[in-house]
Amino acid sequence: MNAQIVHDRLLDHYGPQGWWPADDAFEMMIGAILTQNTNWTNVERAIANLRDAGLLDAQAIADCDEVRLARAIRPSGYFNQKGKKLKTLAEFYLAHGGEAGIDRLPDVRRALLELHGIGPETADSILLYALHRPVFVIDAYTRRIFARLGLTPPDAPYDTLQDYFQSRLPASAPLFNEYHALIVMHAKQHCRPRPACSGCPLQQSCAYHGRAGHGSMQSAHLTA
DNA sequence: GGCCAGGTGTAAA
DNA sequence: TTTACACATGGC
Repeated sequence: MNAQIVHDRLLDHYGPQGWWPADDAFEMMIGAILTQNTNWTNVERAIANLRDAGLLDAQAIADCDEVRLARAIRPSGYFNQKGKKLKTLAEFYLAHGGEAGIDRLPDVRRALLELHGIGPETADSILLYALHRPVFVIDAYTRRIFARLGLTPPDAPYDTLQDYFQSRLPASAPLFNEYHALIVMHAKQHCRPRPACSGCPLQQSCAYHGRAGHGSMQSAHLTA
């Protein structure tokens, strides 16, 4: 099992995911912040509220009262924190004249990481899904799945995991786009922290269930 | 009622 | 440098 084979099996099983679910680059960036440690269905509610309030716009967010902004994004959780983060992002977006201006920065990743509320996953999500850069996004699902497959250490730092993928795959934005989306799709169905695996025929050899070996159940899921 | 969800910033050890 | 904790809603 290797990184390319896992991708191929996921794609074969789930089909193309066509991410990111957003109408434009700015909405994509908004979603990247709102989805931090939060269920995507809650993010969809928050984005719908923003749209209804005319706040799906950088200038509107920059001008918006913090209380009103927080109220709009309430369903996505952490609404006070995320409200501040959205304002920071909107001001950054405006200062550079939109995504085209951001795309021209000499080091976009560093610039994004300097913003309050944007860490490595959010920065890389923006690079990949808004700016179409060949950057591999690491999230909790990626870490969990590949640790259970025995391919990466469970406590590996973000950059180490990112190197694992980027050194083994061609530097292709469309490939990384699909791969990350497929990882999320697969994880939601089969790789929860405590998956309900009653009836799983591979329990005895499943790494998750605490017995010997790596990846038997996970491999089965990938091939199922 | 507890766990979980496509993290990040801050402060203490 | 590592670890703990705050941030918060909604589904199951």
